[in-house]
Amino acid sequence: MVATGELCCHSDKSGFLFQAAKGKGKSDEETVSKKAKVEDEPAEEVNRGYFTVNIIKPHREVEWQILKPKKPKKGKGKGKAAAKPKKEASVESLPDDADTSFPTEVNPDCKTPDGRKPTIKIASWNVNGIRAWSEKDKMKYLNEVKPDILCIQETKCKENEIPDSVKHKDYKNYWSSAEQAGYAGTGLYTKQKPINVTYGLGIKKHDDEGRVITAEYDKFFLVTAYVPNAGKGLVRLNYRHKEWDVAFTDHLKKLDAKKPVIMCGDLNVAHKEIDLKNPKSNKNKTAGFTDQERQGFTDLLDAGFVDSFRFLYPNARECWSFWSYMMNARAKNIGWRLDYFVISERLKADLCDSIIQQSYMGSDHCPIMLLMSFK
Amino acid sequence: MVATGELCCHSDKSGFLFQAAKGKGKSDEETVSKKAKVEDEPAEEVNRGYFTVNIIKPHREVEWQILKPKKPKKGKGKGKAAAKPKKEASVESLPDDADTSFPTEVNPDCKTPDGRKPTIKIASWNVNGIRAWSEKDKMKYLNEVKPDILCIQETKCKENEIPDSVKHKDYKNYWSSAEQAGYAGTGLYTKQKPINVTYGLGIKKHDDEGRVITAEYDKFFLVTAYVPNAGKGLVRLNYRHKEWDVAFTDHLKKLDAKKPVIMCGDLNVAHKEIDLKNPKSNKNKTAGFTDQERQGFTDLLDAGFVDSFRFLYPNARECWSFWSYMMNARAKNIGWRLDYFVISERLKADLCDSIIQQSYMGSDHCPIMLLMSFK
DNA sequence: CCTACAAGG
DNA sequence: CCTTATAGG
Repeated sequence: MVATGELCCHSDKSGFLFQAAKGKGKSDEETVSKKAKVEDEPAEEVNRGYFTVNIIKPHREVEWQILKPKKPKKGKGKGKAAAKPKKEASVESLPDDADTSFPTEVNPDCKTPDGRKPTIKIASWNVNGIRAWSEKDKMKYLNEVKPDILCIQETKCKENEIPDSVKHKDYKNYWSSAEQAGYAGTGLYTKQKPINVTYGLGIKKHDDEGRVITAEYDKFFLVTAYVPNAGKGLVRLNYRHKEWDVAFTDHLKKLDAKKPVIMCGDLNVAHKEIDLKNPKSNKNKTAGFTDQERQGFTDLLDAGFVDSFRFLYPNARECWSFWSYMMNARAKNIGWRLDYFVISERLKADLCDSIIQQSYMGSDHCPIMLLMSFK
Repeated sequence: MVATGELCCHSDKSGFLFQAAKGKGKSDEETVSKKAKVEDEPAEEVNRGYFTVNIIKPHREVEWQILKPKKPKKGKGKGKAAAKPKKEASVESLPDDADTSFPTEVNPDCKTPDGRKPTIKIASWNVNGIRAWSEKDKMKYLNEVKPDILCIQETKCKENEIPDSVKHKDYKNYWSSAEQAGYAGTGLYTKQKPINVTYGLGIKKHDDEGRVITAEYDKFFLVTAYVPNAGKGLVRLNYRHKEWDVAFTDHLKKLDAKKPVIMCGDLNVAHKEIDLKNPKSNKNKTAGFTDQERQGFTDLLDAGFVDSFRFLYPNARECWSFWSYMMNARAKNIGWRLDYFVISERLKADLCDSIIQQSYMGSDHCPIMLLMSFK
């Protein structure tokens, strides 16, 4: 958890200077980046895409370092002055005594409601470029965690460019890549060969970006998806909401009619306020936290699916699976939950655990894992 | 000096694999890159742009490492078999007892023909991106060598993007940048403020790439140039030869009519066979060693100018100022002399030395320096 | 191989 | 900030 003052201080140290270097609003922000005036003045929340900063209105000059230990000035101070520098706290009014913890590694004692231990471990990771990731991770994840299946998003690599170094002797691979080089793309590592593997949604206009792989196993369909980002300025929000989300949910419903479904991946949405650090400033501004995207996810769940993590840990906080590379967001734990395991309602009985493996580096996302027990 | 076998071995170790990774002629070259068959079979010279390799025809399988100590097999062997693996030696028949050395650092005893010591040191360096260079060099060159003037080529940086970190308290700067971002561009560090500075050749079609700066000093015009590369496939050779070279020589002649000229920079030509490692395989194939470019340089000299280095060191060998970044060419000393100080005939009397400072790293070119004595 | 750019996130 | 692509060398 990060205090407002500290957040403010750090973000200016790194982020603003970076932005200034890019030539945007240079003069204003550079001034702010070195010193600022503060005294009982409200902080202003500013939305910078996946990262939000609180800018304190200039008043009294202080070095940023001094901001951190500023006492919270309880009481009302002068009007709303004291109230605003609170960080975006509230988060849909969680009870203060709720259990906000969640698992970041495998709990060896996890079980289904009727006491069965896991029989299968399925992982999902947006690797942000499989070539860069493989240089950083060096198969550490597969060797340490040994999931039965690992789903990969954002391979950013055409299938015929995939280097041998990403292959692993214990796993069979399936790839789906975008027509555009270096863009999107999904992949599958699986110990057991699936009964069948298909690519895309079966609708041409959604299927040239390598975003979906569907693998049929004995007991379930596994679907991994890299859902289209609504883009800077939300330029692709309409496509994402009105076309993709509809077609994708439809795809899952059709599968679910045949066999239970386990769907995972980077869904590019934080469902509720609890699912991102700064809900207020990002709401309807940043891709991934618009009403439309959130509703799209609600609609998906309403079609008979369960957000496995939130089902098990309704009050878990700071359960991010993504931190922007910008402005040191991961070090400051300013993140989003964008990666999910969504399962058919009837698989709740077989669910052992759903975890977020925040300790694994190598991407701007971390891996997540689902533990299931099949008889 | 590198034996043929060694050259062959190394280039395959690094270069081919790189090429293969890029997806060009993969199967053929990867085979060759691991093993090869050799026995009395002639090496074949292959032109790969700024780098030439000798490929030994497959015959007997050997590991590349074994190739190095292969005895030269003097005598004729079988026909031209023994003759070919000699490296491109001959080089316009230098006498074997000629002094092939040249200065790579300042000789404190250097003088004009009539015994005067230098009064000015002028340097020139193609830095291949001034931002990357400044991170690597960190002003070491200016602080150590302290030239009166340093001319820079390939800044690859618009003037308003030039960071403060490239500035030096002892020098005034002048910049000329291309309209195209990140392309070409020249610059000047000078202790003494010139009388006047102009940019380009005064002909619109040649002047939108920031290739020429002309600075007038008391005793001479200083011109620095980054001459257009004829390009892969020699796509720009016609422009370079018929238009640029003509206009540039004309520019120098006009200046020379007023005041002696010192011109320096990356002229993107190796004048004679002695000026590159592999003349045979590059002749009329690679940009920088076509008959046209070489003739252009000859024409320039014929207009009343002197290649200061070659004038002082007619037999100097391996006097490269450029080594391709590819295939470890610098470590193997496979290079070209592309950087020159060209001076007005009448400045020969004031010439102390012209050196190639091969020890300075930070670019694919090294700096060169001219030492002059003005009364 | 290396330095620039741009797009995408 | 970071990973891709591409141009230019």
